Amino acid sequence: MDDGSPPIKQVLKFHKVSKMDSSVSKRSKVVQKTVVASRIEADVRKQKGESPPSDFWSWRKYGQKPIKGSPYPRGYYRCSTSKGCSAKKQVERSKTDSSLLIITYTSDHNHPAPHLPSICPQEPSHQKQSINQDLPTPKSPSQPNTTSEESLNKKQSPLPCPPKCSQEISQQKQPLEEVHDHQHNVLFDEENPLPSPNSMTFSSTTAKTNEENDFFDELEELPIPSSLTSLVRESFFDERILFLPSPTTFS
DNA sequence: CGCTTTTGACCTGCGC
DNA sequence: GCGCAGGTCAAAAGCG
Repeated sequence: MDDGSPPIKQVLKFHKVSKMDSSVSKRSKVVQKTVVASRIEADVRKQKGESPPSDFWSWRKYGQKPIKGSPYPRGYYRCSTSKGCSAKKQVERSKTDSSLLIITYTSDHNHPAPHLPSICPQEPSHQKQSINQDLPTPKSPSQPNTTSEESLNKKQSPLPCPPKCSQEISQQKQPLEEVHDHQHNVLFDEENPLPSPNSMTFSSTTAKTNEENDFFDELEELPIPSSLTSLVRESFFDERILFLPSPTTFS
């Protein structure tokens, strides 16, 4: 309730609305969506079976549903950093690659990020820094270190900005698809029409490309909110594959 | 004590 | 119109 402390009633009402809205978007795809593919490590997977990405937001799980056609359930998360935040994300595993987490971000955060890797003074994007400065403090909830993917999800892992950070950033400035060769980072820029699935060279997962292609085809339909794009970009430097489908005009 | 997760039920939209 | 699938809610339980 920090944002004007909306009464519970309002909150509920809002939920109802958003519910309907989401229901509509469920198939109409009129809602902002950013799909991120994150590869998780086997160890982590073993612990829980699923690994929400470690972005700097705090997420609270509010639902889970088995998805037809997929052996893995889809988790529904809502931003808990700010109670008024309507940002949501869906976390599911690729049906073809269990090590690939598909995170779909819906809506945008209506509050500054809790924490950003301020270890990058060279950060070309002042916007990011400004966001960082606006942050009172990284919401460090009494979240114990669970070391599981859940901890990754909940903890606003400061995303230590390693030396390669600058490289990442510079790479991200590239207008076209950005393939990160370290580990398995692949960024697909919205401006990049995703030439062809084959061009999605997964440095360490090329063997699965075919399988993933099937999945990626679906991702291409999703529009990308530029706001999220920038956010996601700066948030996922580590072990992540960004899928920013072509910006189909969503109204 | 507060927050998060889990889980079943409910609601809505779409396809047939 | 019916059934299916996806998305959300809300109560209960667990954890630090």
